[in-house]
Amino acid sequence: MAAEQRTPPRGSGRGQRVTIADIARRAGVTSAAVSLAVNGRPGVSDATRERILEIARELRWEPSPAARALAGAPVLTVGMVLARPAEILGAEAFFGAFVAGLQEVLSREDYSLQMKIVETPEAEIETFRRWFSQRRVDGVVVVDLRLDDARIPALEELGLPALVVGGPGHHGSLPSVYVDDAHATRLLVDHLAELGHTRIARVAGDDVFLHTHQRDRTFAARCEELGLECLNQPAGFGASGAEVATAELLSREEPPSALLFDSDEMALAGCHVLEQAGLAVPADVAVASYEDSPLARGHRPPITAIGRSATEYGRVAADRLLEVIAARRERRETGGAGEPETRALIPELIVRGSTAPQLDGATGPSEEGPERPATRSSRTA
Amino acid sequence: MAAEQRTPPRGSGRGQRVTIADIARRAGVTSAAVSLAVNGRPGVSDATRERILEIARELRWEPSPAARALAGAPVLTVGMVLARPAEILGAEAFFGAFVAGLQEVLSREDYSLQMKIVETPEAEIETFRRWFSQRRVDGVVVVDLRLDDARIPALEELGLPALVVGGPGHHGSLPSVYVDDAHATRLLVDHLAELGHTRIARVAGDDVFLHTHQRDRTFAARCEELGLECLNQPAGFGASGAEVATAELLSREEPPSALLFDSDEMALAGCHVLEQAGLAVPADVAVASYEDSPLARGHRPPITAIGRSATEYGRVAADRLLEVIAARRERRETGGAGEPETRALIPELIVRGSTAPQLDGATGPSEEGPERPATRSSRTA
DNA sequence: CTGAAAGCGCTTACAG
DNA sequence: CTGAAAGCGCTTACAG
Repeated sequence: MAAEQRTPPRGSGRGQRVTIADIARRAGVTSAAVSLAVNGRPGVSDATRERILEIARELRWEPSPAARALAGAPVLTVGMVLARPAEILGAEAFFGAFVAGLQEVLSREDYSLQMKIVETPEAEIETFRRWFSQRRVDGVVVVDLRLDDARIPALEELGLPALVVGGPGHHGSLPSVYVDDAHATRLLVDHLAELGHTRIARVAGDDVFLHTHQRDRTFAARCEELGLECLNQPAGFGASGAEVATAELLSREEPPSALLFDSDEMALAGCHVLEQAGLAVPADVAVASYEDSPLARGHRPPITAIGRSATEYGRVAADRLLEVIAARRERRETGGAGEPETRALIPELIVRGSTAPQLDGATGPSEEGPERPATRSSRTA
Repeated sequence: MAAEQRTPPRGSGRGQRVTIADIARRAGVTSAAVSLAVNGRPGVSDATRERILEIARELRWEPSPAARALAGAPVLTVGMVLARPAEILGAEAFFGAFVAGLQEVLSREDYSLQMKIVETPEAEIETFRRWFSQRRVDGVVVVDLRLDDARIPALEELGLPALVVGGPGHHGSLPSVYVDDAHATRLLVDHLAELGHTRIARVAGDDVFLHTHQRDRTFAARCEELGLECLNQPAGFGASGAEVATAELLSREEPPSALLFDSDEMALAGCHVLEQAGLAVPADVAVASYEDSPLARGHRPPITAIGRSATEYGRVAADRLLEVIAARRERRETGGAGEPETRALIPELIVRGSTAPQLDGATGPSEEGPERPATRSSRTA
């Protein structure tokens, strides 16, 4: 490959890298002056600064992240460790959307995201320790918050800037961003109660996670407040667990008339069980999900769900983490004490066909729209 | 936070970092000897090496990536730039699964993945240039390959190790990994032909992408070989385009009896149009998709699709890129010329209910299984 | 096989 | 406001 039209400027560094020394030489100043100028710090006159910046542009100088990091500057990288198999992450709509949102904000601020997949929560903590002592990241985002999560005290002790995704009340002194699951639970239960359901079951996900516990608790509390009969059915992880749990609920003497699923994947699995049992949604059983995604929207009937853009969630998390990192840097200079801050995202309910009001008789639905298409498709075969 | 049980070893570096100088002092050797020892290079006796490694472990030494990078060693990072909005990436099942696969392999080899979201393909090339001149990455993975993709010559000129996801025949001198779309097309067309369909339409995705073109071409060629009538309907991007295209196909004088969609998202959108038109799948129209995902599996009837684990795709891509990076390093020493290598992933067809053989009459399907449940659910309301 | 030294490209005190 | 210097933690020739 011969270099064609534009020959890149050659510097004095290894591999013809352009360095601040090259700029300094051209500008007739020291490299320290260049450093101050390009970093927007006081210490050089405006005229000198302008001249230096001009030359830097001309030479197409790019700072060396390695040199900066070695000299103590931020490494412009945040880390995220995931203690789940790649296969499962890949199957989850949440993961991709969340990462995309994180990336969007981080990229804009010239930060990059470093991810690592490990086997166990312990390995996750070990990774934090290594990243910290290697100075590989300026901060980390903690996901999949658990009850009594060992990562929280570990991070507090390390002093590595961190943002916890999840909460509230279980993130120690670390700042957190979370979706208000108690609120979401009330929205769902109230909606089903308004439709006249009095026996509601919740098919609950993996209870090592904090949000599952919070849903469990609020579900029971809200049902009691409204005088509803509530069944909390733990279903472990994923679709197969949801199938078993749904089947179990249906075999009860008095099966519930509404099912609440912890994820859209679980909701769909549950719907299939209902279908095979000859039960129609929503005519026989109403179905709703804590998670919205194309899966929930694409199902027939489309599934009522808690809307929460995972992409937006990722954006907010990134924003907050960058704030924390910036604050840390300030504090190092001013010596002020930081305080844990928390931000709650308010979920909203998206009502769809799977919880449509039960119209009796065969008169058909009164309002026919794209959000609530007929569940009975006429056959012209 | 007082440090409790185990006090971390303090070194001489800034912030009490343990450095190779500390190890050298303890071992009574120079730091150069330590460097050789910990990197497994010849130059120190076995006995000395053992002693050095022992002390390194004891002191819990961690190498500084910044220092290593600055001294010319690999930075252990690979990059990926995406020229698509976060919102769209998030909605795509492929993205998350692919990244998870990449991560799995990279994490294992102690590499990290750096991602960046940009607006345009030009900005993508600019990012490559910057990463290269900053020595921020050891290599990059190129996705969303286009026809006459400007990134290919740019990367060739830069000399940055790269792996192209997509192909074949359009990745210049760069190595590539791709799914054989021609093969996939033949699998789909042949399957539909065997079922007796003679008029097949393909609802095609965004044709800026190379794989769309390859499918277009093979689709036409295979249909001609089999004497089928084929309709190639460009649908632009995403669900709404697919809806319009499907509606258009149905309004033809002789509408097709089978529809082939470029993605599962499009297939579902198409199914909804069929449903609203009162057409049953597969009884009236058969449907198949080039992409498999929970969306395709969860639909009723489940959709026949090309199976290709995006996670596995990511793993293979990461493996290949690491090979390319390693080869580059070797070559720099030996001076041998590298040659572009290509790896094709063979797709397979997963037959599901959406293309079930058309049984005439109301006798119902003969084999009733979870993969092909009744489309008519009996109502017990 | 080992030791002493230079250098990677930057930042940050510390004198003038 | 500016200049000269030390230092970040490592690797890599280059002498012994």
